[in-house]
Amino acid sequence: MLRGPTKITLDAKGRLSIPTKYRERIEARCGGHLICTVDQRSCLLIYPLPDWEETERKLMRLPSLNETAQKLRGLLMGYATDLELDGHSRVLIPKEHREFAGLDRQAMMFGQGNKFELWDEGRWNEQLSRWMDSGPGSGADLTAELETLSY
Amino acid sequence: MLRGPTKITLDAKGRLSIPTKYRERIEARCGGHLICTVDQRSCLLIYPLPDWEETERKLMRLPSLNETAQKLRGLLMGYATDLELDGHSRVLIPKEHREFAGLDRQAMMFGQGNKFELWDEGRWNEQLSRWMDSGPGSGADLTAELETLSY
DNA sequence: TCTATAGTGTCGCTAAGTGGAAAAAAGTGG
DNA sequence: CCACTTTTTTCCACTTAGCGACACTATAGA
Repeated sequence: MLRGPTKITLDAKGRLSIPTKYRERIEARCGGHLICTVDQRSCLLIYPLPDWEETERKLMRLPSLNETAQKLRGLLMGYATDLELDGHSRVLIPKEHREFAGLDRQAMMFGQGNKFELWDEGRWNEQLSRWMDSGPGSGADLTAELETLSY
Repeated sequence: MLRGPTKITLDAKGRLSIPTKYRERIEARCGGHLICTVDQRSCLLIYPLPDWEETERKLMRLPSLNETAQKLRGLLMGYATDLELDGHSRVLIPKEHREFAGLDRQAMMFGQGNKFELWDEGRWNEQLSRWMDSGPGSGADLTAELETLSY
């Protein structure tokens, strides 16, 4: 299980050094072979290869003519790129992906179960302040599940 | 059942020593394996692993496209991080979490049933005075459960 | 071919994290 | 009220991870 946020810095060439706490797990899961792709929220997703293959299969099974399915396939599969860890457990985030996600130097990386999310720090903070400003729940969209949710 | 408030101090490195009264219970429940995450009120939540897994399941079941549900998942699951008690029953609160919650040295820790809440002392006092200044509750947001609550 | 630009490998400094233990504070019982 | 015990907090030494710097390599376009 990949979990937890990390504030992280890309080097001048756009390389990202994988936080130590994840290295062993990644090595075991995919021998350093990762897949990087994009998400509609303007962040990047980084999967260990086997987890990406699983995701890819799911996307392929979605109905061909459905518009949302087309969007998801277009983004996720369209941008999927192989990454290899170098000798110091770094990966070069391709230029296209950095531009897509507005990634410059400062970034936030989140372990999300079977993958990572990678955000430009500025964009993440915007997202965060939108969430924090909007009280405990606008109420407008409250469903029955939310009314009774305890956590 | 985790109960009670504790005024507590983080050390210079951001470590928090778990109050003795909770240690045995934590050891029994999760062998010292805790999960720390954030809450929209700018405090941290600390769960024994099994209790976190339960919470995570609830969050996953919420409707995917609901905005409040997205916010909750983004915060709670995005920031969820594994913590391990060290030999002296201390945990290092990760830097990202300390920044999020504005935690410096003085903090308040509350047992809240299946988890702890951890507040920066200053922020807690603000929260407290807001609650004490406002009346008993306008009632505008009362749900059915609240309508009938007696205590 | 030459040059500019992007990518790669390596090294060392700095800041952050870890473990251990002493000092201080709080609590307990006589 | 004092002495003793337990808990909490501070302090220090050591280790490690993260980041910047820099030189070198490959590639593409002029």
